[in-house]
Amino acid sequence: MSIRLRYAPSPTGELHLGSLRTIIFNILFAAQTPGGFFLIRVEDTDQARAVEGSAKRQLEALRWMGIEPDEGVCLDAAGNLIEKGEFGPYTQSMRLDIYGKYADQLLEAGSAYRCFCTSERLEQMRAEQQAAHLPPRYDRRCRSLSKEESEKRAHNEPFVIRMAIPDEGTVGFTDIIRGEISFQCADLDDQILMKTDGFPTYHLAVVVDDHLMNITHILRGEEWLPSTPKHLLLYKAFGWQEPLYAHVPVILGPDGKHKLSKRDGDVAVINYRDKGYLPEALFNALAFVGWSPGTEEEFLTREQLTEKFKLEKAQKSAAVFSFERLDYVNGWYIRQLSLAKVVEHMLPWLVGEALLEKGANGYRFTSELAIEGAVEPYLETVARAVQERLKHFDETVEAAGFFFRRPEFSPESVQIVVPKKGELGTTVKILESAIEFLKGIPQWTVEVIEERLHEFILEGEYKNGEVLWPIRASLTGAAGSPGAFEMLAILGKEESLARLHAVLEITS
RNA sequence: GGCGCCAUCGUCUAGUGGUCCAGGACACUUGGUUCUCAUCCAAGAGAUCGCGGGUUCGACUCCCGCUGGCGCUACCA
Repeated sequence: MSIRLRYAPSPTGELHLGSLRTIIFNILFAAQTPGGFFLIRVEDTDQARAVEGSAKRQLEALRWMGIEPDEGVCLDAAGNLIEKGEFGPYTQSMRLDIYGKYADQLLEAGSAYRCFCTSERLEQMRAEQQAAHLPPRYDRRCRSLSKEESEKRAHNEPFVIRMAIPDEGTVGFTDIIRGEISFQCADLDDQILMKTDGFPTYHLAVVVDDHLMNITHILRGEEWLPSTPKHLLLYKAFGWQEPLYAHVPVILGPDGKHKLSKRDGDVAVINYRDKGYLPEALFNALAFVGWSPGTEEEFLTREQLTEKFKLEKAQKSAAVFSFERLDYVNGWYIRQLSLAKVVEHMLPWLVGEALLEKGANGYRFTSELAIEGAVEPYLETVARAVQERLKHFDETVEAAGFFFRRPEFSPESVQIVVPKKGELGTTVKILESAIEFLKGIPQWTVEVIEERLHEFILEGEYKNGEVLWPIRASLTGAAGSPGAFEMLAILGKEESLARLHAVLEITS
């Protein structure tokens, strides 16, 4: 039988980085077996916390990551939420009758019982237990109700259905990542299975659905470890074959003290798309949190990852997520991109900042620039110049804005054209003669410009920085940018000279 | 408090009894390339393998205890 894995999001928010990591482990593992399936089931049994559109947005984030479930709740080509597969519905709120049926079966077999205790009593009981330093657990008052009384009260009193946990015994299992784990039944609470509103709790629904959907491996977050014995007991009560479990460690925030959360930075996957990260970079960075191929390879394709992934080699301990390493990895992936791709990624930022606009015949500049030729080839040239400087694409305007808009100088900000050890007066003089010299350069290519400017520097007995820094800074208005020769060549003779003149004007 | 899980450089990790006075990567420092930033290259600093006991000729690796951290402890998932 082929292996079947699932991710079961509750539609209460955006897809979290930690969940994505769990999903990545799931799909890498599923893809290792021919015919391995990965499905998505929406666990919307908590009506109060449900957030409209959440499931769809989580699927959209996954689609951006290049992850499409084989079955279950997914997106069609047009981006609409649909379900596919023969074990549906894959949305728990549409399976209420199923849970009711199985809860009754448990009731019948004595593995569960009705509980009529009010939440007020429960709360009070917990408060007393805590005050007495006892573990807060249901006191099983309703467990001893006779069948007749239970039936009778069920007609006119609200009730929940609780699991009847055995008084003694041990529940153990072998976790693929952690090995042998066991719990004492005596430590387990009589978990609520069905709520008063007729909805199941996670514990009932997850077991019923995983069984009905033929799930073979449950690969989920470590926070589920303590409820696994309850699930195992349910499988036993139903007489079902239990699945294999693997609990992956949580991802911690930078202080290593708590689960990665909003106050640590962006935790919603979709934020990374919006900040100009590459999905392959996020995928890689996350695959390496809590797992390593055991070699010194750093960047693996999804195919290589699938081939090399070993669930047993996953780390047992929680890991701090490194935003710094993500940036490093993303920068590396940006450097591997073709120029056309770099342009494609930069475009939205350029247009968003109104440096470019889309016209009938392609893109055009929004400000007056003396740049000849079509914009498209110019964009590729720009991409080549800034590609290695970008860590993520939301830096586009900062790194490349000056290719689309002349720098604006005030009498104060123009100081940037003065090199570290220089002064404004001499810098202006050098710029003046450099401009005259540049005017005489016959062929405006990087090679020729570089060759001739070196001659100029030699003749004037200047240092490179005395000439090149002022030129570069005049052209860009920025402390960091591509080199002077490159900037001159890309901007062209006319635009370059215009920018240099502008600096002279403001300094005179 | 109870139960469970975990424990190698600041961080992510390699390491499954000797080849480890612990290897790689990020971050950091320095140098090279260089007009700047970035890239790239080179070097460096950084871990008495949480602590204490065992087992063994020999332990980062196995066992026990301790400590610490995290997770769970809802009619949430």
